[in-house]
Amino acid sequence: MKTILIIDDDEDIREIISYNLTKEGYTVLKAKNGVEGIKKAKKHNPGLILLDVMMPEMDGIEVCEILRADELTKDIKICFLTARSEDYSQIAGFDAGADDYVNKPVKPKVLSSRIKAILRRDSGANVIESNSNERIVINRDKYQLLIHGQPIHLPRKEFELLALLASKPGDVFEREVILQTVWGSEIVVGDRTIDVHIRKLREKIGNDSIKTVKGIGYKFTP
Amino acid sequence: MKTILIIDDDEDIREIISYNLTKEGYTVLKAKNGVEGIKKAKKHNPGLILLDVMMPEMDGIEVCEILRADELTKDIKICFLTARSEDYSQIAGFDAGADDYVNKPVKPKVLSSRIKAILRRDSGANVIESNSNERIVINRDKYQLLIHGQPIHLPRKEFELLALLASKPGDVFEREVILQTVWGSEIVVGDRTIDVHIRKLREKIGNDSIKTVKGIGYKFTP
DNA sequence: TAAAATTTTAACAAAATGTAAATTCAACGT
DNA sequence: ACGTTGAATTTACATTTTGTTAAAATTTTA
Repeated sequence: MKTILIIDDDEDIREIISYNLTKEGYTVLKAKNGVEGIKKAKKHNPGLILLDVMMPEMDGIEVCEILRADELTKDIKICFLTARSEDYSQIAGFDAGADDYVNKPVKPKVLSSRIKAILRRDSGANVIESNSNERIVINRDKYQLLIHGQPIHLPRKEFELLALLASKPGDVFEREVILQTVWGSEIVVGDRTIDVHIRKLREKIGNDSIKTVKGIGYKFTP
Repeated sequence: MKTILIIDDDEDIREIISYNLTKEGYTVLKAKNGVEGIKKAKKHNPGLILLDVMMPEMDGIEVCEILRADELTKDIKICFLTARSEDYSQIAGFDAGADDYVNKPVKPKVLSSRIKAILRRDSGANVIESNSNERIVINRDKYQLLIHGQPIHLPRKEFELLALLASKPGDVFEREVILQTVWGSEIVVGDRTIDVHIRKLREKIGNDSIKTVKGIGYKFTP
């Protein structure tokens, strides 16, 4: 489900967005109007559609309604590209069944994080739950960790770290991988940094959940 | 509810709009002044009224107020037709209970998409309410905030900001996303701007509702 | 047991946020 | 058109929270 369809009448916008999303590893399809967009949506079944609201002939709302009405396309996530907030298109968009909206002009970072959020929503990755008797819930949208229903505050890095480990319970994450994911590829921080964060996590969520695999890395087991 | 009533003293405008809307499949009624318009509104109960602001004898604002005061017509959507961007008439229009406004000269495409947006909007659809025992009601249409039923005045930005946060209670909104939604991404504002607005909001609606999630953003929790 | 790897501590650095006050800006009434 | 007013934004710090490091202590492994 890494395919994204852009429906926008403005070629520049299509290209800019496409360029950025491709760089992020998505497969990108483009359509320059509603009719073409609907056709491609049916044919390729993308995971997400970025849909311009203001288009000549058939506006985004209408496209959205048509997509929602069709069995083939009704479950595809739709994110509107709206002019700006004064406009009622946002509200109308939600009525029409949009999953989210992003204002134009679009900043790549914002778009990308919204897209991730939307795609996360149905993959279930948003809420990571360990086995039922333990009751650890990680909710990315709320940036919140619940242990036995008790909300626990985690600073950013700790949260990201835990989210990563918990994303595949039982799997070992090498230190390199952790650095890459939580800290980012360019940033150079010392090796100990991970350890310290691990320790803080253990303090907060109990010592047993995170195990160290000497020489390799860490793993999270509920 | 596909009937639209046009109230405008200018025959040409009535005809042009009428022509376009008929083509779109609406049933169109016409009236050349306020008195006639009100009469037809009561008789035919249209789904929407396009109302010229500037008319001799009885201006649109007045017509609007009368329609809003009458049980028979008070729920009819009203969209003002205003000459150029006289912000004054827009504001006055909203005060009088308008649902939207469109500037003249009217572009068919714009008008048509606005109309769709208005008709799609169900009254009350965008009242954001915190949980029932709490008492924060945000009404986007009326640009109004009620706390314990008391109306509280919020300036535009503060209102938009609160509305955004409250739109998904508990979810964290990243600063980037807030900027993009409330300010729009062309405009570059300083780093502290969000904080200051948050602070003002907290002053007005109480310190506890808006929580900051350091490194990420803010969230609203009732 | 020595070597290697990890954990812990505590001190410090860096980043993010909060605040008050000043400034800029734009709408509105006159 | 002009001044008033309130809103929006910036400024300049204060404050708080987070992140990092270096070094010592501890544990593991060979």
